[in-house]
Amino acid sequence: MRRQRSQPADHGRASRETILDGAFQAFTKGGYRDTAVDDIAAAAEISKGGIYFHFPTKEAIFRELMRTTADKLVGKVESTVAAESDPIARAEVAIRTVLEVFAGHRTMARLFFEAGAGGRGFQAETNVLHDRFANLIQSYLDDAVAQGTIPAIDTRITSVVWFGALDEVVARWLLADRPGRLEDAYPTLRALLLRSVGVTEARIAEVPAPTFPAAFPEQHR
Amino acid sequence: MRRQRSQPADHGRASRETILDGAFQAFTKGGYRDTAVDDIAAAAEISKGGIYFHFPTKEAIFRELMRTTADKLVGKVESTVAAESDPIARAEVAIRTVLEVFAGHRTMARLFFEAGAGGRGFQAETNVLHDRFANLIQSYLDDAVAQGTIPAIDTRITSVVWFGALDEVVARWLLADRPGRLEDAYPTLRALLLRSVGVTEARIAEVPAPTFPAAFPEQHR
Amino acid sequence: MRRQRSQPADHGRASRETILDGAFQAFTKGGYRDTAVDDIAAAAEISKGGIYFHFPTKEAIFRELMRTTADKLVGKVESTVAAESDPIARAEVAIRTVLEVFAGHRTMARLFFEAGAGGRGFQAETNVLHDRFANLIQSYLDDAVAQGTIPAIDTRITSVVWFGALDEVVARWLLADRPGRLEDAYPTLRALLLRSVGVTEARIAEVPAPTFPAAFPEQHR
Amino acid sequence: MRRQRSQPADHGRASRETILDGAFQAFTKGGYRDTAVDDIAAAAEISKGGIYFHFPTKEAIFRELMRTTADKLVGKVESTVAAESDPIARAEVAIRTVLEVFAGHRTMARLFFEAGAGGRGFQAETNVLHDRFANLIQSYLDDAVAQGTIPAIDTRITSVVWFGALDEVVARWLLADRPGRLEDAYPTLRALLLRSVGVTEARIAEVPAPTFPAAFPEQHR
DNA sequence: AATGAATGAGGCTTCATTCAT
DNA sequence: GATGAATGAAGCCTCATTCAT
Repeated sequence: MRRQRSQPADHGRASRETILDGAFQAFTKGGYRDTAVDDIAAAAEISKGGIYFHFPTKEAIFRELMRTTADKLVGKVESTVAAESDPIARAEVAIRTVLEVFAGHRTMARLFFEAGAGGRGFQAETNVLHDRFANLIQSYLDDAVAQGTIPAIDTRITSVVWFGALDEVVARWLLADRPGRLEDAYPTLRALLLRSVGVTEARIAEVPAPTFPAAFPEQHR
Repeated sequence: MRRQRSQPADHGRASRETILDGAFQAFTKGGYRDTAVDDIAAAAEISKGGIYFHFPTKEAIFRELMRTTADKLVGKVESTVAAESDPIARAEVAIRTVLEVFAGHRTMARLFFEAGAGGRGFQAETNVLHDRFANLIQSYLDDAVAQGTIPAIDTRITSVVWFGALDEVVARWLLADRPGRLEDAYPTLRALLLRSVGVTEARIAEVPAPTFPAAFPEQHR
Repeated sequence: MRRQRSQPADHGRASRETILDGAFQAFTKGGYRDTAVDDIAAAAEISKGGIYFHFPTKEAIFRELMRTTADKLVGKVESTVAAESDPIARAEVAIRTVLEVFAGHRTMARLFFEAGAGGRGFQAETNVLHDRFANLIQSYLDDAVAQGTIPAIDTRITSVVWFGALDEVVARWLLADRPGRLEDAYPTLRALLLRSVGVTEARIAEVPAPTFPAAFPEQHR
Repeated sequence: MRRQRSQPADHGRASRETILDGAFQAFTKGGYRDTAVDDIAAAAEISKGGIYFHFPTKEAIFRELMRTTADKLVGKVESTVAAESDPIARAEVAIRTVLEVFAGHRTMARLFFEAGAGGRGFQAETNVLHDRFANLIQSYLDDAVAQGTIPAIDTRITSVVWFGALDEVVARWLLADRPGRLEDAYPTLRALLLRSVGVTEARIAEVPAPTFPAAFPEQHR
């Protein structure tokens, strides 16, 4: 239904995606600087020249990857969150969703949290990425404050703190020798974060339905 | 007083230090991969050949830098903390010290939080670094739990969360267009973290003597 | 009137011309090596593949361009010259025509005098080009010698000298920051060249009707 | 006497010269764009990397070559000319010297007259080069006018014309299938040019001592 | 100890040409 | 006839490392 048009038009789209997939795999191990365009070409099973037909620069590939990946994740969080009405519940769900997604997509997480830090030119990009998540969190916290669910606090700093906490937990998990299940960290993390903004212990005790999906495919897209 | 006799022996030491200082400055802007040995040589005002007399490899310089820098920072935190006896107070002081030190040494912070993440081979190193701080925090939290000051929690995850929070706050500050004073974030950060582990609001309200030092030298060493 | 029937046949011709026009524009700025087939395609508003349907090679396009452009210019000179009967007058008119045409077609001149010199394989082509003009000049000079208008001289070398003089004057004008009117150089140039072959000062003083056309279209073809 | 300093200092100088020599040979056949840095490296018997220790860019090599080559030629002309006092004689000697030098150094001539025309970025450089010679010629002509040896003429245009004539004669000679002796063209060329500025036939008839050196080494430097 | 020159592998990018559609 | 995607051979440049002095 979405791909009705002629084949040629999709050809291009297909190649772009193929390249992005290959780039994703390649960047995922090794970061930006340590990944050669040759690696991407090999992973995408296309010639090096073919890549440059679709992208002007190695950097452009990376940036696009960052952007679309972020889009997907933010989209996922937002759609999941839409099911909840209570602001705190929303924040909880957002945290859980990020954890879920990352638990399934180790590689995506690696790209997110490591690749961006390397090169000089990506700090801005990384910043935007982090901002998007922090902003999401902040909006939920603001709602919570507005509803009186939690006391008035500096939601800007708080959102940064929450995101940093999430980030580090995921990063540690990624670097662990034999990583356990990331979801196991959720209850503790949830309690810590909720408590940090003054959610009552009673509320914290109400653990919502722990519906973690069973498995996640390891692929991109 | 320490460098009186033994010129020859100290010569070597002096050069090593000179190189490390230069390397610090160089790595600080640009990260590992984007910093050439030539950059280090220029910053250290030594020839490239000279560098290779003292270090076998660019990587070796970086690793040593990570290690010694971490030593200095951990040492500073530990000595500051030694003045406090209450575990929570210790944790507070540790947080504040890290913030203080980083507030003065933007560049050191950048090296810490960004440079390390780039290359494939440094994840372990970065990990160790993060670990040392997290362990420090964990030990204070464990003491607090043992003393009954805070409820029993998973101090491992908590220390990771705290460190992540700190990390992100500093990182954001580093990337801000016109960064304000990092110390201004301290009260909010402190309250969030203490609250997250169940410290009573009464205790949180007792803000300790806000003795931030006036200025920090921008140099390494 | 010339393109009435035979659409299919002319189609091909039209495309070839379109491509040549684009190639002309493209080669004109940048020379041979610095002009990519993509540039030609863009200028001709045709696809790269389309170009390769009509020409086997980038080089073939260039050669054809050189040839046809030279044809046009030589044709113009010859037809203008046909109006004069006196050999010296013919030479004068030839000089003036070249100057005129080049004054209007800066770009054509650039292609002529610069693009050709670049690649190894085009020296012969350039040579032919220069030869045609030099031969033209030589034929007029030979006539003048035969008629006794000027003393017997080495007309081969002289034609080369004249052509070189013309070439350089145009080249300088092309490269000038704010070029004046090329026609302004004509009287001096004329006097120098005529004098060089021994035309009498009296004859030189008879300046012919200075009928420079007002404007030149900037297009090719 | 000029190279007294230590060996190391000369090492650098020696390499630079070696590279320039190699570059000269390489550029000489093929022009700028068609000469690869690898070709230069091969000709100079040095590694490609070695070249980049001494020059930042292929372009920089070319520009330096143009400049130093021009320096040498201008210097030669000026020192030869110094022996003459009569302005016309000076101009004659200048022309002859250029012809002499080029006759011996075909390759130098090729570099001069062909290589420069190719790339987009060298027009300015070529211009400067031509300017230097034209200026030289102009200064002699100006002196001649001042002394009343020749009538008042536009010496600017005249110098351009002279240079263009020289240029083209040399260029033709370079492109000829079986080039004769360039010096053979001198008498005709001389007569044409002198006549063009109104030098009397009597003066032209006084051919100065035709002391062409016997042979020229084919090497650069 | 230290220097500066040299090396060579490898990286990013360009581009003439081919080809399936 | 024409298109756009793909190829692969170069090309320019970087840079960690080595080495003679």
